[in-house]
Amino acid sequence: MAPTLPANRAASAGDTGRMSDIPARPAHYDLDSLLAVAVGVFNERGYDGTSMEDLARASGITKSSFYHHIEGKEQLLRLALERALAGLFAVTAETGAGSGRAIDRLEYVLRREVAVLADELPYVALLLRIRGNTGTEQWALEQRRTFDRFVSGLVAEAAADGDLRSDVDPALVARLIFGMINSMVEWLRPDRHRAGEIADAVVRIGLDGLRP
Amino acid sequence: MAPTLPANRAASAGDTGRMSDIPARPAHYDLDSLLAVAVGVFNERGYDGTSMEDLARASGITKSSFYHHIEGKEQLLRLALERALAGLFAVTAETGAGSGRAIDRLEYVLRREVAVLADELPYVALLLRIRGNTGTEQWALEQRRTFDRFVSGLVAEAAADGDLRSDVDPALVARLIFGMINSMVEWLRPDRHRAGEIADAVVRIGLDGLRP
DNA sequence: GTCTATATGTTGATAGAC
DNA sequence: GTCTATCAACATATAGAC
Repeated sequence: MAPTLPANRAASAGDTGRMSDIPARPAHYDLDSLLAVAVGVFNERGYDGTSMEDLARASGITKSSFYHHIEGKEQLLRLALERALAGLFAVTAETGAGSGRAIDRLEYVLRREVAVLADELPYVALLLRIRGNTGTEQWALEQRRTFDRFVSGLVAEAAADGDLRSDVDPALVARLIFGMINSMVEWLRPDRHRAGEIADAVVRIGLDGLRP
Repeated sequence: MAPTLPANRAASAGDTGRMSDIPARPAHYDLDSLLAVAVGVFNERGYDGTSMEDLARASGITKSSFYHHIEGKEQLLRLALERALAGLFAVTAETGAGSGRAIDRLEYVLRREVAVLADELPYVALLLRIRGNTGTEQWALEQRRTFDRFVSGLVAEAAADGDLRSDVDPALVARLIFGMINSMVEWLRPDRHRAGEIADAVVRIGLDGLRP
């Protein structure tokens, strides 16, 4: 599912024999592989701080060749944000609206969101950093707010059930706990951390300490 | 994109005495007031997404006039980041190195950091969003890492004292709890939320749930 | 599909009149 | 201290050869 990341150099004239450490330049490029490269650079330098020249260089081809495969810079952003949002909304779809106690559905959502964040890390990281400068970004921010309302409602429901301590505002709890989860994008390295372990820690910090 | 219109141009040449009319535009500009405006726009659009034209328009003067007061765009970023970091490091200085139990010093740092974040909100928000594109940003990121090591050490110390449950990695706890605090910059409105109340919630979520 | 060359707009920053 | 006018560099994106 996840396209592999080429990440090699242009090597205009003499690409000498370092082919063993550095993955060889792919035989051909498609939108998905270039998207993966672009999202990586977007996360390093920020979307606005990334030029098409940066993306071309990171892909190992020229700007012109890069444009052969894509419509423009904003298309890359849109595809990345759509992918991140698809992951988040898959969680809300799984959870449904009213089966089981809210506190249990909340724990499920917490764990699943940690998993989505780990699985789609660069895409979600990008989503969490946009500021609304373009129409695409404004649309994505509105989608994020919809997701935030969903989880916030879940926390409120669990509080109404008496399954969360009553001396903290549920809306505040929702913001802090999901802020805690979202902050993972700043340091998570999927090759060095296990999502399940982090989800356990999140539940222990966020829920075990809040249960009455 | 954004509608442009200064709308409050003062009389230029013959204006000798009357400076009481228009409140929107200050009688004079200095670096601090322009910095406040700039940081506000930086946080709306991102540093790289903000042009000097944006800053001039938000200040009600032209780009040229704006440049009369500042050295350049990066100076504004540097001043803002210095102010944010001064706030953070004031907390580490207050806390000292070894008076009292680590868990108590940790709680103190949590509460003080929430307060600093609320007091210097736009400056800290900017600090938490930089990506390291310029020398100034790289310096600030290194300072942030120093601060992170300080709080991470405090958590590890409290864990070693047996004052935190032992089934969660202290380094992970530090990242999650301070990620929770840092996420405040995404939604905090100092006129609508009270920092003390938020600090209470952070301690309840983060510590009361972790104490053995 | 890739390249070189270029069109066209925006950027940070400056010159110089008033 | 403010303005208009402008620069050189860099931005996104395209043309057209191979």
